[in-house]
Amino acid sequence: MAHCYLQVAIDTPLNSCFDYRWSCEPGEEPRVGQLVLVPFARREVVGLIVAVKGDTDVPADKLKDALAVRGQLAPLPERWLALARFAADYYQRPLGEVALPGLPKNLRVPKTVALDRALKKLAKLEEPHDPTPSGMPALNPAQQEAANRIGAAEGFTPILLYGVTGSGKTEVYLQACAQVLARDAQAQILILVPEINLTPQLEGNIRARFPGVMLATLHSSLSEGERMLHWLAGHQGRARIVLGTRLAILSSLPSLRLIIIDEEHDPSYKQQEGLRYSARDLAVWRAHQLAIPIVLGSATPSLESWHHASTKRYRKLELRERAVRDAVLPTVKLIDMERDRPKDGLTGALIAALRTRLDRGEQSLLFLNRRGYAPVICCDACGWISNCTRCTSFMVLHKPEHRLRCHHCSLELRIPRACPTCGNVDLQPLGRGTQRVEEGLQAMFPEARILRIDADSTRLKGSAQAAFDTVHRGEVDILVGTQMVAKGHDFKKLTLVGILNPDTALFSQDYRASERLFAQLMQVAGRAGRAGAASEVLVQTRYASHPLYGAVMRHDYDRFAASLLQERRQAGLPPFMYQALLRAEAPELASAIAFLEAARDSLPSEAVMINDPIPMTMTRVHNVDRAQLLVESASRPALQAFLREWVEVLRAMKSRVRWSLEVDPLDI
DNA sequence: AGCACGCCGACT
DNA sequence: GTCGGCGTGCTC
Repeated sequence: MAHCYLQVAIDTPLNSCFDYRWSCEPGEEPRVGQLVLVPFARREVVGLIVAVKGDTDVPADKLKDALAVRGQLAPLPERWLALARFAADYYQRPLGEVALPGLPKNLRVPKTVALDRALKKLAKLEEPHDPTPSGMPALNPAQQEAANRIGAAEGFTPILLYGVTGSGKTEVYLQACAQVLARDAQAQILILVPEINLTPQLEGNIRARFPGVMLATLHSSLSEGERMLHWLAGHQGRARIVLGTRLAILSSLPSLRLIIIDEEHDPSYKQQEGLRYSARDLAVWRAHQLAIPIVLGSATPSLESWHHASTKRYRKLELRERAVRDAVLPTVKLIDMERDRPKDGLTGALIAALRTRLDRGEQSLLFLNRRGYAPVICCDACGWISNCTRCTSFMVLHKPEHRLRCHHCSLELRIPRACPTCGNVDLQPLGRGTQRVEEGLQAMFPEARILRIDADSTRLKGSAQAAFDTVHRGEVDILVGTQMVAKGHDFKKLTLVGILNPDTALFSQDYRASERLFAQLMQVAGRAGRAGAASEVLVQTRYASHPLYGAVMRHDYDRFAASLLQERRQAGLPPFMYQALLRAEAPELASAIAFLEAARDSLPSEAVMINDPIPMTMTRVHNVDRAQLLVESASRPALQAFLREWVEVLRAMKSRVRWSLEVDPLDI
């Protein structure tokens, strides 16, 4: 029997592929894109065949035989492999670390039972294939125009769909989908949403609209079985609409014809660990590669996308009015906390507004981006505060559980009965989180039905959905929540939004903080008045004259974005500058800094600017000190070329310090 | 990253 | 006597 050599990408930090011998008749060689089980060190792993060749440079004594080719699975398409190659190259990671983790886990285990079972199940599944939409509502002229432009777009067409909250972007997506599905019997559409707690609503809408079309969802809370099934349905081209979170951008979709990114500005499109990719950016690349349209939808686009739209790289479509007849944008008022002193965190004006809503039987939402009871407790006698012993952060008071909890390393302690340093028994909570606001409200409005929705109250699976259902059924008068409640939800009876303390972000070191705050405020303000009732948003602030709040009051994204972009241009920041961040972590800060200094001096460059290392704002997390080094360039290719070389040099340094590189970082 | 080998400290 | 701490070496 003859043999050939398979070049295999494996999920390992080692920056190369591995060759294996495979015996087969000529003409029956495995194909590029197939998965293969191989021995690797002292274990067996599934890798991806990236080349099939007649010889190899690897010495015979090192070479091993591949164990099994996953012949039952169609090879991953050439185009998909190119996407993985691009991402690996762009984010400076080995191909295997990009290509393999996105696959369902059960595809990457030695046994094939799960795969075979899923294939069998899919083969038996009766496939619906009637793209006719049902119950298509009439659109307003702006929506119809947008849907038609998207539906008719040909070739690579990046479209920024800029529509105020409640302007009916979803309807535009659905009608554009209908057009694409009707035109092309194979067409697949990928819809990305920021977070999973948004999907049930949208998923329901899509299923109701396209009863004859197979929809697959892809997100992190699927079971392994479901994930395999849904992924395969996409890979086989049978799922015509795939709805997912950022990880879905790396799914195999052989007949992809349209990509939609909802809330494209949302930071959760950026993966924050491992391969730190931007699903939005990869989606644009993928659309370009496939020469298909891509829709980036948002009420507050990222400055990157907005900039592209103003320079005509992206086409801009606007929805300036709310879709529901007579629904107008809520009135935004600022409450000056210097004049109207808050009681239990609530100003008189806000309390009065809540009272009015209660009397009228309408719903209110209080937004506070801080969970727990109080962010810190302290001792009045000696000044002790509840620092985390492992992190540069405070232990947050969680009253229902009687615990102090660090939100960074999840260290938990019982609340000390007395001050650990001086024995004073009178420890005070300082500041307030959602739990404390809830408590204050309950005391103030004993008859009101108050519900808190945050990461703590929705820890159990399914409880977030249950909580939102309670709100939708009208069984809640006042909803208190973190950013979890800000996104997507369409609360029909909600006519008041109170924003409790947004000021901290105004003076953040992070230049993106104001962009994010603005988006968040617009987003949460947009929860009000969706069904037509006049509604208001009250912002409690100590800086009522800050221009950001002025822009929020006027619902004026355009001018706010223009002024931020001008600042960015002058300061030499993205999107006018391209950045990468080298991070290092070590038990002692000094060794992290020393590594970064060595890295800084290791590769002189004309085209990129290498800054000095600095400790991260949150220096210590879980007993590890972290520091970082920013490199920037006005030229993306120059930065890319530099990084490619730099990563080689850094690897060769063989330092014991753990380091990682992030391209296009969001948080600096 | 896994995973095993290897060489020193406190436990049934 | 051994269980187990994590250093370090290797992966076609």
